[in-house]
Amino acid sequence: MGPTAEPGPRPSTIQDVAREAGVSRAAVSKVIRNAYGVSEHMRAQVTAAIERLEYRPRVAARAMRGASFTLGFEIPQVGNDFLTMIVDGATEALADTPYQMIIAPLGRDQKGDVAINSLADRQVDGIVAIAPRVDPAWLERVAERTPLVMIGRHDRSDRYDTITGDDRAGAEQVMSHLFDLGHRRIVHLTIHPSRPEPPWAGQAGAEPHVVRTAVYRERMTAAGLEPQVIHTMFDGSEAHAATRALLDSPDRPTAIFAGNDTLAVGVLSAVAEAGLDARDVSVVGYDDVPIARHPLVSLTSVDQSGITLGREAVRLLLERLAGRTESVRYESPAVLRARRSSAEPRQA
Amino acid sequence: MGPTAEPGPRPSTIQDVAREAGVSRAAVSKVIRNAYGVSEHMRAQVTAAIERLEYRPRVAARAMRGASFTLGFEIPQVGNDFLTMIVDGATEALADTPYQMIIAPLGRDQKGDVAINSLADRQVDGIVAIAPRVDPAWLERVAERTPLVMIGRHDRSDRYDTITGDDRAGAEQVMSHLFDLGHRRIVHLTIHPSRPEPPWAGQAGAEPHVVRTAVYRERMTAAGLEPQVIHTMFDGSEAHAATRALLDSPDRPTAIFAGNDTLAVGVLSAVAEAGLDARDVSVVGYDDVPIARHPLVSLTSVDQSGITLGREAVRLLLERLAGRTESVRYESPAVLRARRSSAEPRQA
DNA sequence: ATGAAAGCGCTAACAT
DNA sequence: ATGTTAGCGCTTTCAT
Repeated sequence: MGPTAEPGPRPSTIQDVAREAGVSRAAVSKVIRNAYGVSEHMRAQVTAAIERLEYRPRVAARAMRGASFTLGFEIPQVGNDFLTMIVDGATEALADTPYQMIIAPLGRDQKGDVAINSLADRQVDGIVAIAPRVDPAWLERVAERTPLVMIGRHDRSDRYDTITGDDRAGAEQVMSHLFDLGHRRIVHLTIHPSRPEPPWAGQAGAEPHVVRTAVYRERMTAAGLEPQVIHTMFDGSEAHAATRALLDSPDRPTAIFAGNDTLAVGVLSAVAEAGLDARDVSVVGYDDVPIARHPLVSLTSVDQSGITLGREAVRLLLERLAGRTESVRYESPAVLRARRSSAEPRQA
Repeated sequence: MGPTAEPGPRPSTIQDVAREAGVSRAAVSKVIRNAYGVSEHMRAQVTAAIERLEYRPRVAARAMRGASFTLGFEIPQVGNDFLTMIVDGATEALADTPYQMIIAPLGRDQKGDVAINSLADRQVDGIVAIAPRVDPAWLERVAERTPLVMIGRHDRSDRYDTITGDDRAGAEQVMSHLFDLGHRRIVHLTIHPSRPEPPWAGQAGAEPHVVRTAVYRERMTAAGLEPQVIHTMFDGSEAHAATRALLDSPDRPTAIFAGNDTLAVGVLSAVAEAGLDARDVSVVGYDDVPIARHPLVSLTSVDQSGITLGREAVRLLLERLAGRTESVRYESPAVLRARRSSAEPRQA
């Protein structure tokens, strides 16, 4: 114990407000919740008392009986630009509602379910989560108690809503684009799949990266070409290293299709450092994050409208909060944005 | 009301666990808090019951009596790479503690105090906030009730801890760097100051951007040059537009010192689009965000170690939680990272 | 339209 | 070492 700092006046409670306004606690509660059955006069009294006492309801106490007016977002990485777009869309959609957003990022070595649990423990009124590898059965259990919207899952549930981009169409466009430019030696670079392969994988639902990889394989095989897939961590530095190795290989690819823009930016840095350009090695990413548009980067990518994804997630959650119980599935279209990072190969 | 989905089994409470283990609620409480006075045998019983019932303590209920084991972070924008670095550092520092992090981003048109309040309402055990323009007197009131660490404030308080980079030294290095290269027509581009000027401004404390701007003015004036300061919004697109205008002006600057990297990246895009390079217009940013290191961007910037800032913030907060009451001030050194975006001007 | 009273799940005294 | 008890601040029946 350090020296006892005088604790300052205890923050006022609903009881204090009731006393100050000369009414009951229940009355104050009704006023702050805009509930039915308060006279104009009482509302004015109470509102004035609230101002005077600078009263703020404790969320914890509210959550124990009613709602917390909080929506929780679980996101795997704070620094990922694509996730940022989603959060921005959500923020916008939340602007004129009484709900506050809190974000639970994953801690080091943490999996998505930990952060989702932590939001549920906090009794948020609803959860939006991006957790492609969490067991759907487990998610359904969560969704029994807390309205849940999952982003980036191709499975379908009766309990929670799902939102995805059209990963199949997006990857198809990437492959067509590269083939049309004349590329044949195309390598696909993506993040490590879960190990061990979860038992529910390979069902109807597959994570976005897996879908993109599958399309890559299909298209390569259909064109009579040998697919080559390289797995890295998600942070781009491994993508950089893997690309260096590829560039030194005897049979250097003329194009690299990266599973997302974070990886693609890492790939581009290795290409640039080697003094090569798009005519030597074309690079295509996925997500169309803001930096892809930058003239110095100019990365060809697939736009699946992260902003819309976030906005829709909130909309669906608010619908559930308003009483909807049937589950909904929303798919955002994918559009290729061709830029200077992809070009016809110098040597066929 | 939609159709009533059967609500699933009510999640178990501490009471259920106590019954299952054949002990009292207090005993369970002690076990989950690792408190003093539990026998090995009881611990085993209780732990087993917890597993069996999949019991998870409700944070709201805990917060009403004891601690919520939650640390709240208020950050002005989710998409800002510098803030991301801070959060990453904090995540790392939190990894082996029982504390969970939640982030309260600002809603649209929201000010920092709203999000800080929302964290306080949630009864987090401590708050880290980045809110350069919030009234220090107000912050002290918050700090009376909730341990508080402010990042990016040059003021000093007896109530809360402050963490900053050495903005004066950083800006000095930028100006020296540009002068050494031979630049004379240097424009400073930064974010809009608060309007109206808050009454507490101009005291010992000033926000980082204001300090950087002040140093710019001092150095320009000392060199017998006319300072030119342009204000924009924080998101880079206005920086882009402002730069275009500058490039078209009869008296085009040979260097632009941007108040942070987000702005600098916007400036760079305008420079690149105009077909110009560092010999025409040099660009320097501040914060040394990851993209600055990218070979295609290669932005000269000032590294104030965002990771360290975040790590220190958590360390200071944990210290306060452990009983410290005297306030602490931490300053991170600033180091210029010269890259290809700055060079000797083609024409003196 | 308003108020009284019960209780949400937990922790912290205080017993024993 | 363990159990009993009294609330924390709020919302929600249920009276009036």
